[in-house]
Amino acid sequence: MGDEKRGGAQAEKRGGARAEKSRTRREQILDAAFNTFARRGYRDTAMDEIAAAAETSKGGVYFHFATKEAIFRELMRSTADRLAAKVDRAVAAETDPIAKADAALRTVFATFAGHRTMARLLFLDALGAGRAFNDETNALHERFARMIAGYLDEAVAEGAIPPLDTRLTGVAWFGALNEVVARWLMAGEPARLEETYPPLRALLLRSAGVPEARIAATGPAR
Amino acid sequence: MGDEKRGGAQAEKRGGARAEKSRTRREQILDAAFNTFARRGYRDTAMDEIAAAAETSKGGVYFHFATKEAIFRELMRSTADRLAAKVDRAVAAETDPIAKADAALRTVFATFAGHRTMARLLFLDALGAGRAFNDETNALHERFARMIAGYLDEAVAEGAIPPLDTRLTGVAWFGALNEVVARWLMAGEPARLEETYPPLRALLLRSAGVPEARIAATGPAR
Amino acid sequence: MGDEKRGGAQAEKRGGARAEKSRTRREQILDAAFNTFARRGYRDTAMDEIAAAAETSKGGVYFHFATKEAIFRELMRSTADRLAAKVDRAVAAETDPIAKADAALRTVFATFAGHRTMARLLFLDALGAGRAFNDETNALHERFARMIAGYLDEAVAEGAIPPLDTRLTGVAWFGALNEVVARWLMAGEPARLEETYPPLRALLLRSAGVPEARIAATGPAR
Amino acid sequence: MGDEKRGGAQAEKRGGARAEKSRTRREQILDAAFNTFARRGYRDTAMDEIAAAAETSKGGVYFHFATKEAIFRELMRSTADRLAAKVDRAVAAETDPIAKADAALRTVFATFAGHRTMARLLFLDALGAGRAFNDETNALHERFARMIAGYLDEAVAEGAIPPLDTRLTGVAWFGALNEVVARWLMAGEPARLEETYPPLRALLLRSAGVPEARIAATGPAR
DNA sequence: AATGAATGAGGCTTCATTCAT
DNA sequence: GATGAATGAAGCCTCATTCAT
Repeated sequence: MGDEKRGGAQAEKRGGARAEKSRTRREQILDAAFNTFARRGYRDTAMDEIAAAAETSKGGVYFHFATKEAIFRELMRSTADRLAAKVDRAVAAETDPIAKADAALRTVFATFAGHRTMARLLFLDALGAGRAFNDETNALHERFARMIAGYLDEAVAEGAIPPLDTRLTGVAWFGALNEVVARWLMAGEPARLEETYPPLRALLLRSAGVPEARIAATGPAR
Repeated sequence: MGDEKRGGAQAEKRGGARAEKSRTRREQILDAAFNTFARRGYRDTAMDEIAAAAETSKGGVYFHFATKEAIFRELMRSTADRLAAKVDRAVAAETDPIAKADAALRTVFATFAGHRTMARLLFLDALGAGRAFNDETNALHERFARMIAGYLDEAVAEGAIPPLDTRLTGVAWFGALNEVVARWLMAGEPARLEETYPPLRALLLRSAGVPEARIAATGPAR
Repeated sequence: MGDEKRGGAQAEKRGGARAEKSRTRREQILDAAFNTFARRGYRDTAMDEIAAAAETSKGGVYFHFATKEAIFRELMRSTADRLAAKVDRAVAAETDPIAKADAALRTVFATFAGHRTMARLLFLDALGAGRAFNDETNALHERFARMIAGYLDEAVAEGAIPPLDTRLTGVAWFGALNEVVARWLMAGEPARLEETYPPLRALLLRSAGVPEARIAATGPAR
Repeated sequence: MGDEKRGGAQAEKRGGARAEKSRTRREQILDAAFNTFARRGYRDTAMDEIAAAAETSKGGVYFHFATKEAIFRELMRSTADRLAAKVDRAVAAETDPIAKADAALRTVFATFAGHRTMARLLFLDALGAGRAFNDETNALHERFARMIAGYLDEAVAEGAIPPLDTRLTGVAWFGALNEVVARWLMAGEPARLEETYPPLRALLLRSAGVPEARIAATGPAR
């Protein structure tokens, strides 16, 4: 929203080759920023570093993005979008509401496990970036919490689990997952994040009143 | 040596118009820093602001603390200590292991509910302070996660709950609680944090396999 | 890499109203620093002053030099290099070893006489810059002392002077010259430094055992 | 000159014990400053360090000396006085003018050899202290150069050496000696400063036209 | 599109000096 | 006489942003 600059419009008017190159450069910068933010944190990342990592000049970066903040916002948004899309796809493959919730959780978890940097960016830097990003961080957490709550609502509607405060549960689940991932990021424990999912899953499902039978049953899938 | 200053006896002379004034300068600074960090974040807080808030000069602040970082660390440490002590006291009043875990959780929750700023400092700023503070943040989260795990271990030992990965559960519980508090801090929802505790408590206890009967039973306390 | 900037071709456009203006910014800064250091001393020179003298901003200076120290080192090095080159040229014009030593001495002397600031920078500021620069100062003095010792060695080898501790003599000569120049810098005595060279030259040559006849003989040159 | 503060006057009015103690404290400070200046340089020495080294408080130091500069000046003066007195005594023991000059030189040399710190203070810091101390440094060098010139004048008057520019020779000798000492201070070469005196002495005497016979003759004395 | 030099506000820290006790 | 807390002016350096080329 008002984040993009001339980049798009201007780049398109000239032939495809140019537009192509421009889009590539833009993505180069985004990639570079992504990695640098994740490695050094938002505040400790200088525009120079981003430019260097993107193999451009500072001026080049400013041609594509109006401010450092804009880069970060764009990154937050696109990363979240990609993750959400991934979750949607995984969920779509399931029909059972509990399986859906499980799929959503597992996808987020697996994605983070495979992309430390992404997790870092979304959950550590977002806060580290300062109050200015509260809105973004907020929206991000809200989005995932609501997504979970949605599946829980379905489960309740279908009678798969007893009625409960799904809003709160969504928040709590996300928080639990978040902390486990954060622990892994910061303390490096456990070594392989994936192996933590089964017990965590059991814990969360149980908290929502899913019968023990169902908990054990739902396969390891995917 | 030289860490604490004189008591503060003579400072009390003006009765106590404002508790602020009666404190040692060192504490004034700590207070000012606490509030400013919580309000504007670590990086966005300038030493000038702290000095101004403490009604001193920048040099005055530096007389008491070597660096900005030192102030922050001191604050993290003392705040965590105070909270841990509070939890210990609350837990000591209980004998039943589940009640203990409950007491610990409730105390943390209630404390945060009463001190937004403290929560903000401990759980938001710690990240905003940059990678340099990962160790501190880490230790802090570790500390609380372990504390919870300890009570769960007792509960398992006494047969109050079935065996489970208490380490993981400690982390997850803390994360859940943390997120609920964070949501409240950032989105202002729910309006009164306290009312979220009962359902959250139920959720967490249930996740550890505490029988529904016990969940409903354990006192309403505080 | 990135040590030298573009030539300075396009900068020459305005004919040459003032040589100052035709130089690269980097050189402008170096010039400004040279003068400011020489006038106020290393410690008493603020980066702001250098920037102002170079008609740039502080940030501009930092674009070209990483630290204040870096500027000083660069200045020491280049100044010493230029002087050494000058001495080499003067010496190359002579064949007789005594004449060589004489040429070296006279060149240094004359250069200082013509550039108070250079002398000030190399021999007064180097100390004023603090222990951190001892190495540089050291290297500088060492360099000149050794240069002199070298010519003396040749003279001894050719039998022009009797064997003697050339190393020590080099140091002593340099010290003598240094002090005479320093006296002139600090006390303004004598008014015209050049007129001190003949007697000083006699003194030094005599100290090395050069026969009186030779002392009087060696040309007036320059 | 306007350097002393209340110290003297006030301290005297009360009994001897007190005055005694005060004088002691004052000297403690001077000693501490002497060592600290010599070790870290004038600019890099903080009043705190002096106070700490003197086992007093900063306020205590300021009771005895109005400014940091005052301490330094006092130190320069008293150190130079002590050295001059020592030289005077050594010279008084000789009658021959050449022997006198030799005694003066040797005394300075030996004193520095035995007190690196003193040499450092007088010859490195004096410059390092910045332009503000040019006068003091100047006076110091002038003093010694003149002292030497005085003995040379006597020697010329007695016909021990041929007429020459004694003023210049005094400066040159002092410079030579100074540089040799400086080399020793900064580069640590030679390991034992004393052993450099004999050849240096020969060099200097020779430069003034002292016959080789006399040079070899004048004993190692003292 | 891109470059990279330049800007300038602002940040953290140091330190000589003052002053109430 | 002494203490040590407090002051405030600098000082060095960083960095997001701008702009001429």
